[in-house]
Amino acid sequence: MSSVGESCESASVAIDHRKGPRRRGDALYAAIFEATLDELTAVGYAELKMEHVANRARASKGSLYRRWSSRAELVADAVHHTVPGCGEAPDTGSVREDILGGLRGFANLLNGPSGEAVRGLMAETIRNPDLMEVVRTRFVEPGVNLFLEVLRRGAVRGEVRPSALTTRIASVGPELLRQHFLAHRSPVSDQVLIEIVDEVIMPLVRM
Amino acid sequence: MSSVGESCESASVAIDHRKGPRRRGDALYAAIFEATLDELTAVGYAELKMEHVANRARASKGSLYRRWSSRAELVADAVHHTVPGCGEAPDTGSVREDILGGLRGFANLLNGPSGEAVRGLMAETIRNPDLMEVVRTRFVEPGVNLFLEVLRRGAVRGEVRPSALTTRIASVGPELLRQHFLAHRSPVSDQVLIEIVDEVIMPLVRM
DNA sequence: TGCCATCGGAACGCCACGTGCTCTAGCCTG
DNA sequence: CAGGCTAGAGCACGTGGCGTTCCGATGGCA
Repeated sequence: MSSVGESCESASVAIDHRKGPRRRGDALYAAIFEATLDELTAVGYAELKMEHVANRARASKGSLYRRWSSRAELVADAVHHTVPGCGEAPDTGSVREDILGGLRGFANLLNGPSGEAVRGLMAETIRNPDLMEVVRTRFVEPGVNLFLEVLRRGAVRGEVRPSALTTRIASVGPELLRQHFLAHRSPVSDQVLIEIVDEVIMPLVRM
Repeated sequence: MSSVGESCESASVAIDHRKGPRRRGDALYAAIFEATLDELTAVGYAELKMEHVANRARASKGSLYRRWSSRAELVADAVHHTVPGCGEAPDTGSVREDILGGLRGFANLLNGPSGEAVRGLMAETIRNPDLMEVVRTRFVEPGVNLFLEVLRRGAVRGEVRPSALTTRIASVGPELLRQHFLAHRSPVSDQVLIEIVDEVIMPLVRM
């Protein structure tokens, strides 16, 4: 870079950078979030640089740091504002299908463009307790609650033993999925989900 | 720093740095590993700097980089050369006790000085596939095999249903423990281990 | 229309990284 | 035992990203 001559060059037209229309408020937020996810899928979390995000969004680093104090918080926000949230608990009338459906919902998220974001976020989470709290509240707890609800309905139908209605047991599915996701870079296959459900969760919860 | 006068100071004795006795081979390795673990417990993985390790070991950065190409590899080696390995599978005659014993072994390691190392290593693992392979081979697989062995003996005694002798099921314990360890910065309590065993693993494997 | 919060852009100081160089300690060979 | 050669210590350097600060411009709002 900087290859340009260094003498009286600026003759090079008054490109006069400050030009394009300037965004504020929501428009700017949206542009930054989009740029963050684009950059994330392009180079991954580990290689994501604040400056590149700013450039891609045609924003300034100052605008980024005014809103987020770190890369992790930016990415957490970007992901959170982009993903739909884990949605409602499936209710097919069969616990097995509901659990599988719930896991598939997570897996789809992880296999999608936000997957790389989540991966990096988890790495960051390990180092940053505050961020861990944010991630737990935003991503982990809703998942556990979803499975608890599924189990509860299964118990009502007599498919699930009542003593299985615990946070610990409801966490098993998400935790195994998360662990698999962290340990393998490839997309989570449906095969794996089925294995988790049929080999672990179902034997664990049924009457 | 650098508070010393800046003029003709060097009168300050010919400290003549290249002096002390110099170590090579195993002695040097040992000093570096020790310094790495000390530094790890002192400031944690995220804040561990190669230069500080070098200083603490009274070694040079060059000596470090000549042996390890990154912080992650250094730490992985340091931990691996320090921990005893996960040891033999317990054999008390009771699956529950054996499983609990196995988990306690891991938990002790994680609660000890290497815990912080493992934590940081796992974070790094997420970004570095090669390192992930190393960690899997050195730390994860031996654990799974240990539990498989425990289950196998339990099956022989009729305590464990034979269909539970799978890698997937043997992995559940270590994976839940790992997940808990990553999600909480506090030491893993025995209470948690008991909960995992009694609420998840035992209902899952018994006849 | 005029004001002012905020934007984009660029430069800056900082710090850790990883490398290269010099000088020297300690082993190994003859 | 002497000489040489490998490898270690210490230091300085270039590099790159971070996070901050300043400036000029801009657009919403009164």
